Amino acid sequence: MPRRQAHATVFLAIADPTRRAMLELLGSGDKSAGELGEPTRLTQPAVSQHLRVLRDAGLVRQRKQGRQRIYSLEPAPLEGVADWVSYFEQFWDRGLTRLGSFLDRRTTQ
Amino acid sequence: MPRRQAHATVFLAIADPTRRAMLELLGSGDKSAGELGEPTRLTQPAVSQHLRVLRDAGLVRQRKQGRQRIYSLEPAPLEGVADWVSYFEQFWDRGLTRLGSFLDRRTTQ
DNA sequence: TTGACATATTCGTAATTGCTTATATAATTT
DNA sequence: AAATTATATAAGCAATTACGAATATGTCAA
Repeated sequence: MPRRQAHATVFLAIADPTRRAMLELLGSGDKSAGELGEPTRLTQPAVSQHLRVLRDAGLVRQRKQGRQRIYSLEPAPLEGVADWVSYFEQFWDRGLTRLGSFLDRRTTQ
Repeated sequence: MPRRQAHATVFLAIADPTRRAMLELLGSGDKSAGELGEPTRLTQPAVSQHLRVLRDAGLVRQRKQGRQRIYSLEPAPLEGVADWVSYFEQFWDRGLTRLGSFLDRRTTQ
């Protein structure tokens, strides 16, 4: 089984393409809420709501700077996702998959 | 930016905890639709519908065996997720993050 | 062939999500 | 202080999703 359990909110947060794009943007440096919304054609509230989901998932941090809110990437929760996915890496190689199934069948019956 | 683009359907498929559990189960060997549904308290159609989502995302394969459908893990699409997440690994180290932010602030203003 | 079993599909519905409009809050400028 | 700017929250709605009940399909057994 997967080693670590990522919080469900993280998987839900990154399920949306707009939010993934926002995280990618933050990879090239901190951005204000306005800057994060600019590449989209969404209204300001829609952007703000997406940012809230990312905040609630712990994927971004917010700090005030004047009247703007500067967002920064908080990649830690993605480690949980990486761990979950990495469990399946053992199956990426076909040969190992077959061996794994064989061993499983021998041990689980 | 992330190196590869995983299909959106994959992110959506793994956003659901029931479906993640199903994939995890398949990690310990092929299972019938019935076996995959057993640990849940869902009705048979609900299970079947989740399996359809996983199929459509390319995360599982189905083969007929008598009157059962045997499901097997198809981990390839998860590579796209792993690639997407791995882009953010560079930020996992705190020190590098701060250096990155510092450099960003110097270059983007 | 009839009946039981395993699974899928269809349909209707409740819950959730993503969005927009309208409004609120808070900092800055005039 | 009033207007402006940046962002958040609230309310309402349409689209989507997750589900169960009912039904269909296909396979095996009697």
